[in-house]
Amino acid sequence: MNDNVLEQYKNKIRNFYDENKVMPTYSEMMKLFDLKSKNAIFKLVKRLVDADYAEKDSSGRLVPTQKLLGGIKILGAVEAGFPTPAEEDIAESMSLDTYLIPNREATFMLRVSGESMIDAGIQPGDMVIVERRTDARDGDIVVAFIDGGYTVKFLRKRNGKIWLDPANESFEPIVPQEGDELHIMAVVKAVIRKY
Amino acid sequence: MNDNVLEQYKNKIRNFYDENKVMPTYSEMMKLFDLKSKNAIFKLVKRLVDADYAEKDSSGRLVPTQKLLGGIKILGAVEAGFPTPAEEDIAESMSLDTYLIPNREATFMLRVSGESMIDAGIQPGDMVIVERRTDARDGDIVVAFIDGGYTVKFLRKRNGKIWLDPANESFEPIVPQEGDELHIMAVVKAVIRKY
DNA sequence: AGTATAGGTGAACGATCGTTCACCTGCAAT
DNA sequence: ATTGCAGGTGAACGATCGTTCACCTATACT
Repeated sequence: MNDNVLEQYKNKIRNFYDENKVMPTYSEMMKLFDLKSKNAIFKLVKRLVDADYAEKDSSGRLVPTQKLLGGIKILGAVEAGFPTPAEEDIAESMSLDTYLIPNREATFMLRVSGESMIDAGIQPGDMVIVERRTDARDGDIVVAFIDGGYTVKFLRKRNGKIWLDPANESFEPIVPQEGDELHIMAVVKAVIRKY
Repeated sequence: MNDNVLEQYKNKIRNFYDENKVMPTYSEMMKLFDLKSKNAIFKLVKRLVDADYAEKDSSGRLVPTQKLLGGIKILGAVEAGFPTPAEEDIAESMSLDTYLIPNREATFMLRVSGESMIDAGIQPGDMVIVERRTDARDGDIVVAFIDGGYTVKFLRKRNGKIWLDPANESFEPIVPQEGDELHIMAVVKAVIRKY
């Protein structure tokens, strides 16, 4: 069988998995590939397993491999150029979810408004991925609750003092007044801007 | 059954799915939950389905729902505060992969070096998600091949002229000379910075 | 004390799964 | 012209799946 043909089967299975979050059964593949025999599927699956597009667990259940699912392809050095579809295998691939979300329970995404962090490369409209926690270190970018509202700023801790620094010369540092507590709500772990 | 207990079962199943990319069978759940009867699992699964943590397809196969997998939780307005684990359901959730990768075949991720785009909020070390294509519009941020090397810049098209603009006053626009062609390799669709 | 009831065990059921067998077909190489 | 073989059909197989049944605890509530 042509490698190119095999790849088409691979893509159909990947699409099925993406849609259904489950691998197709042999019967489903028969419909999917327009074949009328389970044995044809059986041989086909064997090729897919050989090509490391899938695995079989101890009881024959079909399991997708990293190679099949392959999130986004990472280009080590752009200088090498973009890989052609044929040499796709060269490019390492990963899921953005696993890359950016170490702890799903405590991780949230929210949109930033205002230009106070623009010199730190955070523009209004950007999404930030934050990890819910009440402590942070000096220099962290945090989501803080102060003066009745939430804001995203640099956290500063010096000489027992604690305050918030913007990254924009037109804004002033926010120093908590007496009786107005500064609550750290979350720490910014990543920034995402979509065009 | 306590909702809290059900949630623990849910988490175990989610972990299983994350690791194996496949939902556990009833037999596997028996080991997973330390139960000795399939029927106990059967009743448990019914609860999970009722709670919309999973679905059953036409032939009884267990399929994870969006609610089970839940990528990252999105906070509409931070003003509303962070949801407690109990009210998690309020927060909409999504996968970053589907959010940022519309077309997986042609999408790549690469690291930016240099400070030439810093005023556009792209700092050295940031990752950019690019879509492989040879055409782009005026104002797009592109990966271009010129003068024997790759670079990330704004694309400008005016009066039949085409050139590259940096987003940093210390850098000069790159205007292709005679005999030195400007090749657009990809269009930047998103920027990711991880702290 | 009596009794529902939620949650579990253990065994049996048919359905579907993946696997295997024998056989057919068309193309390519000899 | 003949052979070899990759790739397909169709039917049968046991294994495992999800489902269902009867029955057994505990605990909570009259």
